[in-house]
Parts: sequence; structure tokens; C-alpha cells
Amino acid sequence: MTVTLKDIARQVNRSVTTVSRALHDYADVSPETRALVRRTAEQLGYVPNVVARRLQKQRADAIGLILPSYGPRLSDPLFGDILSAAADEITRVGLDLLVSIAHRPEDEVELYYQRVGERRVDSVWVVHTRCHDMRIAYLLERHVPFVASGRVLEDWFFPCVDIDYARGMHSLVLHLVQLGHRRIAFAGESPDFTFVHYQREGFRHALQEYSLEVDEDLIVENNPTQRGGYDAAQTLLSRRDPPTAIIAGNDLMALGVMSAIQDQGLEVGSDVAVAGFGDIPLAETSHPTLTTVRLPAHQMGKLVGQMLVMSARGQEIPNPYVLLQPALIIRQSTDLGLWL
Amino acid sequence: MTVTLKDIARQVNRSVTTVSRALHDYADVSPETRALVRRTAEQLGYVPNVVARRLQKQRADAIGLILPSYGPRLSDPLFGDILSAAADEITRVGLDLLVSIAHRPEDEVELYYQRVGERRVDSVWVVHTRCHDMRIAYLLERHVPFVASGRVLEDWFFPCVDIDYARGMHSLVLHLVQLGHRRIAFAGESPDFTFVHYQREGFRHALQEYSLEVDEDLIVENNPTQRGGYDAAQTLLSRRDPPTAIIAGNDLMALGVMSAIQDQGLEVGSDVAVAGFGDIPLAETSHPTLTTVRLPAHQMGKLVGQMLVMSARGQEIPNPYVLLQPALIIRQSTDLGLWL
DNA sequence: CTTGACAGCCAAAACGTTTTGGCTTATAAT
DNA sequence: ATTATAAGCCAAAACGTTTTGGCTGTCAAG
Repeated sequence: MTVTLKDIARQVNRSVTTVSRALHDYADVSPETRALVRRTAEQLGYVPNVVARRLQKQRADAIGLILPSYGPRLSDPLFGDILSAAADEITRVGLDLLVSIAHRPEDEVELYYQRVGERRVDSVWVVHTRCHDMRIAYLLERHVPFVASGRVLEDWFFPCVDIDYARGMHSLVLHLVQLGHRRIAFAGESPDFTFVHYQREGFRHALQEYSLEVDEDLIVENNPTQRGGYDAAQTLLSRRDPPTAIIAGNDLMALGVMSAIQDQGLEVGSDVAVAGFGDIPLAETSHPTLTTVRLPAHQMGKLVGQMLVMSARGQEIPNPYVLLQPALIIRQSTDLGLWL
Repeated sequence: MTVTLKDIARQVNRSVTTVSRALHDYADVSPETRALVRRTAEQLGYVPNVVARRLQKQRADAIGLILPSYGPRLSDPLFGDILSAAADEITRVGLDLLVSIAHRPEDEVELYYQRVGERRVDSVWVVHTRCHDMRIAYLLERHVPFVASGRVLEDWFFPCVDIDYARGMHSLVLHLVQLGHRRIAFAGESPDFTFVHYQREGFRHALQEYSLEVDEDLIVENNPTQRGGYDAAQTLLSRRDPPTAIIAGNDLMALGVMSAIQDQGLEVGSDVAVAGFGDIPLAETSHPTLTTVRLPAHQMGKLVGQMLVMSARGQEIPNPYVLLQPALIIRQSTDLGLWL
């Protein structure tokens, strides 16, 4: 049925050893034999059995990704881009990318342990880090190779790619300050997540740098959805001294913020400025178009993928700590002059 | 370093055979031995090596998904739901889900062959079928086990889950006809895709059923994005006898259609009715909210996952052809009376 | 006392690769 | 004529598991 090295060996009257070595271009195989083996393998339709190879080589040739079903949605446009870029780098070199779903945080850590213990994967990819991430503590403790997309606050050493949210926030605040805004709000996800922490930190620092008072009541938390943005904006706008600008933790929230403003009979851009993070496709086509911080998703995925490959091969990662820079994209939601 | 059956065997003074059989609850192991083995395995932290097991059992215990990077975006909200539901069913029973990325259609078929040939996977998942799908022809010809989400037009027999787009379209047209619409347009993706074919077919049939003329000029094709919907709507509205209702092939396109209508100074719902397919979260929060055909994404993923598991195990699939029914969700974009 | 059944155990083979260490044979150097 | 070198090949072991077929001893039935 399925063709093995043994079949080729029988056909060409050589040993399995020689056939294997011929296919791997070892020097101790004569050119004639090599050619013969090659030809026969081709003709018989030989395909190496990766499972056998893995057993012998004691490597899984695979990378694990455990997706929290409760956490970052697969449908997040940016995450989709990151994932496909990383998957590309991983499969390009013949490794597999295994995707599992975890329903509860406890399951998640358990799954990491299983996957690595069972030798299903050589390295794992940790996404959506928290400030104090027990997954990372666990993996470090067990010496499991991994790469994280996202930092932690602890001073631990591990390969990690992240985006400089603080700086993105800084340029956003500067932009708003230059437009004359003095009361700026931030509505983001739970600050347990590292990126939200850095968004908040960048927010506070920037305000201070421009000598604005940091009003903690203008920093609110909600779900990372349109609904969450909508609700957060309603809360903010119903205060007796509402903000004149609202920065949302992601673009979907920003769209929700815009809806809330419009539902209150106010105009986005003139009455209240709005900005988001991400630059998803919708940001460009919303009404008004959305000012946002463009996150280099593809680049991030590509880098993570490359680092995961090195990690899985047990190679040293030359540059294990990368911080990517985002770009400010100014559109109508903060600058009405951009109305066509 | 890593604990194997041999280590346990040495420790408990039994053979590897007995240890293996003890752990698998074979009857020819005494209760005492079984308990001893269990305890020792636990204490030593034994985790079975799945690669060795796979080699012996001649199964990959894995399912392959090859995602066209050019085709259905991972970021499609519905696809994300389908994927996570399917991944859940697959990983729940200990199988792996392997994700690869294909950049060109040719690569894709090649990847299928490789993955199966190399014994990386036992079965594959074909998504986003075309009316005449060369992947399916190929897999059938080579007797590769697979499950498709989506039908083909040929009368081939293979396990497949799909959604009854024609019926969804039918209920949408009925809804619009009841509201008095006589000139209804459809803007969808390329009819090469099976689901678009059935959307169009359902569209034509429904019009005929309600004795409306089928104007082929009102059936247009564009990209499955907001931009595509926007452009399609502009084309349709610039005709000398424009439609009074536009059905879009998916919700993102429908949002684009709404933008185009609004940009022309018309009102969505009163001047032109709009409807979509999918019921993504945005549909509920857009202005106006979007009438749409809700597609049972989670259910679909779950079913596909279960069928893939059976397929990978070489089991007979009891019900290999399932057609799921969608539900019409009426909102403001077709029925202004629903404005709050 | 013999026979059969059964409980409990295990050696060995198998899955398909890669690697190790050596074995020939031929050629070149002494 | 011997010795060293190299080219070309291969048997066997290893990776960790499961399965096959058989072995030994005990006990009950005849």
C-alpha cells in the first residue's frame, strides 16, 4: 500500500541504510546509486513517514498554539493576520502548527503541559499575555521552550515580541493635545492584560508630559467589543464634566464609542474626538473614518513565527526581545477638517 | 530525563508489556500489579509518547486544515466561530488540528497530498468549496478521508455539512416582497463559490415564485468586503431604474451597501432596504441595525468537527450529508418601523 | 492422578526512520 | 609486498509504544 524505504531498498538491491543516506545526500553513496535511488523513490511515489522520523529524531516538529475560547477571539481581525503570518513561517519550514482550544484558564495551563509532555509539540506560542501570567511562570519553571506575543511585568527572560502600545498611546495623546483637547478619556479592556497596562501607562505619562491633570475617573474599563465601547462612552458622557476626546483600546470599541456619541445627538470629531487601536479594515470605512494606531500585525506574526521555529529547533534566538513600533493614522474622527 | 514504559517496568519489576497492558486496563493483569503500575506511573510523572504510539498504531491522530491565504479570511467572524467549534470537538478527543497556509490554489492541492502522504494527518477539512472543486475531485480520487464544509454541484458522495443558503435567501426575498419591494438586487461574491451559487439560485427562484421579473442586471458580483459592497451598491444605484432593496452576500458587504446609500443622501430602510447574510456582531450595532440571515456557525463547526473525528478514525459517518437551516433576523435596515 | 481452564505474566516483533560503527574492496603510497 | 587511505556499502541498534502468541503455575473437575 504505502511505500517505505524498505520497498525502495528491495527494488534497487541496496540496504535501507544506503537508501536513506542516498536520499539525504550523504557523501558515502556513489553518484550512480544516489541517482538510482532517487529515480526509484520518485517512480514508486515514496513519501517519508514523518511520524517514524519524529520518533527517531526525538522531535515533534510541531508548535502548539492554545487558544483561550474565553479570551482573544479568533475573529479579532488583527489576530487573524498575526496567526496567518506566523502559520506561514512555521509551515514553510515543514513544521506543524497545532491549534487547541481551552475553555478555562486552568485547562489552558494543563493543556500546555500535556502537549509538551506527550511530545506533541517542541515549543509553544503564548498569546495575549497578562501582566502576571501564570502560563509563562509555568513554562519557565518546566523549561518548556516557548515564544510569547506580549510582555509580562516581571523581569523574566524569555523570547517575546510585543508592540509599543505606550508609544502608540503617546502619539495619540500628542495629536489630541495639539488639537486643543484638555479632557481626554481612555476606555480599554481589563488592565490585567499587559497591553492594556501599557496603554494606560502611556496614557498617564503622556498627559503628565503635556501638563494635563490625570483624572482617574476618565480611565474606564469595559469589554473589548463594540458594545463595550458603547457602554463605556455612555458612562463617560453622562458625567457632569464629560471628556472632549475618547481613546478606545481597540477599533471595535472605538466604533461603539462613535455610536454612543451619535446616539446622544453629538457629532464625532467636532463635539467629541474618537480614536482607537488596530487599524482594522472597518476603521477606514466607518462614518466618520476612524483615527487609530496601526498595529503591525503581519510583521508581528512573521517575527513570532520565525522565533518559534528557532525555539522548536533548540536554536539560540539571536534577538529574543523585540518591540515593534506602531504608526498613528489620522482620520476624520479626530480631525473634522478631513471631511471630504 | 523523560519517563518511559521501560522506566516504570524496571521500577515495578515487571515487563514493559505488562506495564503497557496495566495502563490500558487489560484483563490479564492482576489488580495488585495494575495498582502498583498506576501508582508508579503517577509518581514518576509518566506521560505517554504520542509519536511512538502513532507509529505503532499507524495513525497520525491528527486532522489537517489548509487555509487559503487568498480566500476566506481567517478574520471572517463566522469562520472564526466555525473553526473554534470544530477545533474544540477535535482536540476534545485527543486528536490534533494542524493548520497550514496555502498561497496559491495549486499549492493548496499539493499541500493536501503532502500532509496525507507524510502521514501527518488522517483526514482533512476542506473549507469554502467551489461549485466544481478540484480539491474534492483530487481527494476523492486518492481516497483521502475528508469532510467538506460546503457542497459541490457534482453528484459526488462525500461527507459534507452546508447551510441552506437558498432557503435563507428565499425567506429574505419573501420578507422584502411583503414589504412591497418589487425591484430587488443581489450583490454577492463570485458565483464560483458554491454558497454564492445557491444564494443566486435561491434569489431567482424566490423572485419567480412571487411573480417578479428576474433582471440579471440586478445580480452583481464584487469582493466580499465592505469596499466590495460599497462599490456594488454604487453601480446598482446609478442605474436609471435602481432597485428599492439590496441583498448582500454577507454582512460586511451589507454594511458597505448601507454606506453607499447614505453617501448618496438616501435613507437606508425607507429609500432602499438592505439585508445581509451572517449576523455578525456588527449587524446588531450598525446604524440602522441590519436585517440578516443568521448562519448557524457554531453548530456547523461542531458538526464538521464530529464528522472529522469519525473520518479520521476510519469510522462510518452515520449522517454524512447535513444541511443546516438559517434564520431570518429582521432589523431596521429593511423595516423602519423598528426604529426605536 | 489426569485433564482442562484460567490467571498472570512476558519475549519478541512490529511500526519506519536515522545513526553508529564497522566491513569490504580498490587504489595509492611506502 | 606491505601498508595506509578512501570509496561505497550495510547490519544492527535505537526511538517508545502496542500486539501477538505463548509460557508457567494453580486450582477445580473428572
